[in-house]
Amino acid sequence: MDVKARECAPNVQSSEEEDMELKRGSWTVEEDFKLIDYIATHGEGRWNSLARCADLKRTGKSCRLRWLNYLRPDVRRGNITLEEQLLILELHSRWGNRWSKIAQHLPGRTDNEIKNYWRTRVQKHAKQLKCDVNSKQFKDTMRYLWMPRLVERIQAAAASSTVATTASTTTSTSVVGSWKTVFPDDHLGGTQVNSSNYTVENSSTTTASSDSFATQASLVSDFSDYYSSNNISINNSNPNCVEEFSGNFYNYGIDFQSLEQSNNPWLDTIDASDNLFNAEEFYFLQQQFNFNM
DNA sequence: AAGCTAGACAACCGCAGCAAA
DNA sequence: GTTTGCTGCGGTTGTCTAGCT
Repeated sequence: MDVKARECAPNVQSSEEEDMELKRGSWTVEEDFKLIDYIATHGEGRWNSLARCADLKRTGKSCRLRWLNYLRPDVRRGNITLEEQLLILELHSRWGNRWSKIAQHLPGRTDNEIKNYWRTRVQKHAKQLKCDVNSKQFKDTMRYLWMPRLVERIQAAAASSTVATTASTTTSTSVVGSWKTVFPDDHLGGTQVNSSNYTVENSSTTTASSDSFATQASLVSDFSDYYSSNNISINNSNPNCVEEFSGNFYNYGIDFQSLEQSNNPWLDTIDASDNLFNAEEFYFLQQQFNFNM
């Protein structure tokens, strides 16, 4: 315990007095500076005494949360990147709601942020599909549709950055190579995500820079683009993909072009602005879920 | 312009695990 | 062995804001 903390330790107020003074709600700039200043001098930890000694009318828990989720210098702000989305999906499929454990593998991201991402984005889709987020169907959808598409998006982002970059090099492993650049440690217990899990091939020319992967790319796309870019026909058997998708989603003879052309009123009701699946995808998925129920 | 709604994010709460007294 | 306090985690709620009507 540092000097200041030791000095103020005897000045512990009764819990009643403390409760009366405790402040709740949003943190002010002044409070933030107090917390930052104190931690810069004395380090973090011992949150209850820290709260008292820093003259913050907050609980130790509140101080800890504010520091870890917001003020910590290495906290990474901004949108969740495609790579991070992919990693979250992969790790959540493995560990479930172990947010802190998942967060350990996303440098700069907090468990709170990942949890919020999951609740606002991922669970929303389960709700729209009228299925349980923990159901096998939804998990299959993530693994066989969503995650491969994220890989595709990542590749597309890398490829587009290639066009904009003059000094490019040829590689056949841009996804895996860049993935390891972003997440350099094989800290997934020997089961690190790599492109082969999703049966995505890549022989494109790319700079494969980690910066290119940090680029935000919209997930809004035409599902048919996805298939055509992979030489996938809804009704045929793509040697690369059908085995992975194991017929769960591709053997029902759904014709996307027909769907697009037939002014299906149901499509109009779907949130097509969402950045993960578009209307066609939701219609498709909805059909599958209804089929399986 | 005002009201409403949904999404995104920040913060709080309850609980469990752990260590020290 | 029991109690007490601290820390961390996951679930939940509150608040702000942008977009829509």
